[in-house]
Amino acid sequence: MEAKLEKVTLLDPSNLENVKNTLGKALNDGKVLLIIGACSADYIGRARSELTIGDRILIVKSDRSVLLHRPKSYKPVNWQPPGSIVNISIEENDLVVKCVREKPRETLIVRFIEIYTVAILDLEDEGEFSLYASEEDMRKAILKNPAIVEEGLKPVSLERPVRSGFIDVEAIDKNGNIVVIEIKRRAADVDAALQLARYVRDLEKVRGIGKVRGIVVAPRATAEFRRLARSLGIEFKPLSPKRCLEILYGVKEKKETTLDEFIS
Amino acid sequence: MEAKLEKVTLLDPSNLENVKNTLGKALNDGKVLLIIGACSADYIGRARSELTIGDRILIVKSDRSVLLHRPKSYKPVNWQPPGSIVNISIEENDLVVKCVREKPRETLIVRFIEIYTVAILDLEDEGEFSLYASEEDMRKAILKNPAIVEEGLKPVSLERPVRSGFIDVEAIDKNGNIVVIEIKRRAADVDAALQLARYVRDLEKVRGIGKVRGIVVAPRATAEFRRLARSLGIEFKPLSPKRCLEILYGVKEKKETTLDEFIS
DNA sequence: ATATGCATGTCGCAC
DNA sequence: GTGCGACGTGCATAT
Repeated sequence: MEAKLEKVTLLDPSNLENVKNTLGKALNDGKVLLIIGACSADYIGRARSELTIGDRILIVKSDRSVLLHRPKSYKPVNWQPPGSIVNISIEENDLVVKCVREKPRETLIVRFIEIYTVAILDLEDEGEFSLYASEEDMRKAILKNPAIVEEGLKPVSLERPVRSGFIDVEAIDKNGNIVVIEIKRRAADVDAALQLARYVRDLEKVRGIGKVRGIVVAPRATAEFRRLARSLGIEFKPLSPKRCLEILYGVKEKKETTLDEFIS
Repeated sequence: MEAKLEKVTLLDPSNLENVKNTLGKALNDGKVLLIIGACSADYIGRARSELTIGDRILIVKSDRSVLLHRPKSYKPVNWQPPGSIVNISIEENDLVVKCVREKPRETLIVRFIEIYTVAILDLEDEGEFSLYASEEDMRKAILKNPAIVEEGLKPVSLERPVRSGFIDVEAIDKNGNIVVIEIKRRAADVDAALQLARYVRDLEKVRGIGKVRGIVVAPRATAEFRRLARSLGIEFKPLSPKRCLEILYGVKEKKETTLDEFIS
């Protein structure tokens, strides 16, 4: 039998019965399965797909998410999200991996007619993942320094960290008007204009007679956005996610920038 | 040196210099690279991310798409879409994989402090992938049999296979009204209502005075959609992608259904 | 090249 | 559980 305590345990692909049994056990132990070989795949669920035979990589993760990868493209050709029920069997001398998800009911069947490599991975990953420059970071930056949107802007309930309803930021401008801000980390498009126009209308209904201003804050705007925004009375204020990071955490690359300037 | 003509070539992780050189060569030869080990990762581009050390799977595909997978979750924790420039180097006894994408400029750096397994995969995949029950299939089914939406409905320019502008299907109802149909393969939601309302308004402007009907065709509708649709004058017609497949290709499971009925 | 909308989108969060 | 919106969304397609 294979050595334990190893991060990677390679199995003998020719002993199919052993492969099936060992993979099944490893799956229950929360290991990650890796199969490289020639397979076909069929999926039935929200849609339906067929994939004829070719060389692929199958990964079954410890949370029972399943990925079938072709040698090209970023996205898996077939997959199953976490939590699916995975069953491994032998049918007509092929290794068959059947992955079933409930709600919605979806089935993915991968049939290996040939296996090149099969491995059990015992991966430990307690690493921390941090992502910066999200829309939430932009919101925080605006709350910290509302003047980047407009001089004299005062956010309502600044102390409340969560968004009010579906509105990213609600504020009062220097003339006392209510302002609704919709933040986009990418170019403002038609959808952003429609979304904000709806919020503005909802808020006008709730607040009564007063006019409510709508501002989309985004790094840039598409031409169609500008057209639609004009007709809907929506305003636009350019602001990039990176600028927001500078506001939140200070200008990190100050030193390097200075160095660059010195060199050039 | 390792055997050629093999689908999977395992390298000796302890010989880092050889790993670096062999991976670099394999990359140029259009092979797929697989590295399993402990690594950290940093990304800078549209956003910024940091990932501290843990066990992961790195796949560099032949189209230079890059996937860094943790032992859990469907999505890669870090990645690069196809076409990025991949560079492999040794820094302070670590294997460093640097992936740069232009437009937008984005950089992903994965640093392996320990390698458990490193392999070069020579995968051949000419398999065909077919997907059914897309929104396009639903459109075809409606054009083939408009009565599933409404009795007496006549699609405009049925012979034209592509959608007209942003409107999925344009038709005339039995009373001569213009009908705009928006198809969704999932539940109709707020966005669908707003989108269609905009199309209807645009079309009314172009066509002149006449009232234009808007119908969302989808397997189901959210409560909020129904509310908004009512206030926007948008209609809803339930239709599932699967029903559309039956209309397009005939009722495939007829025989089994009959069998089920016979048994029960 | 840019913009627009689909996707077996997935994912997380609020209700 | 459902609904809603973000995502480093990716991706094809039309302009």
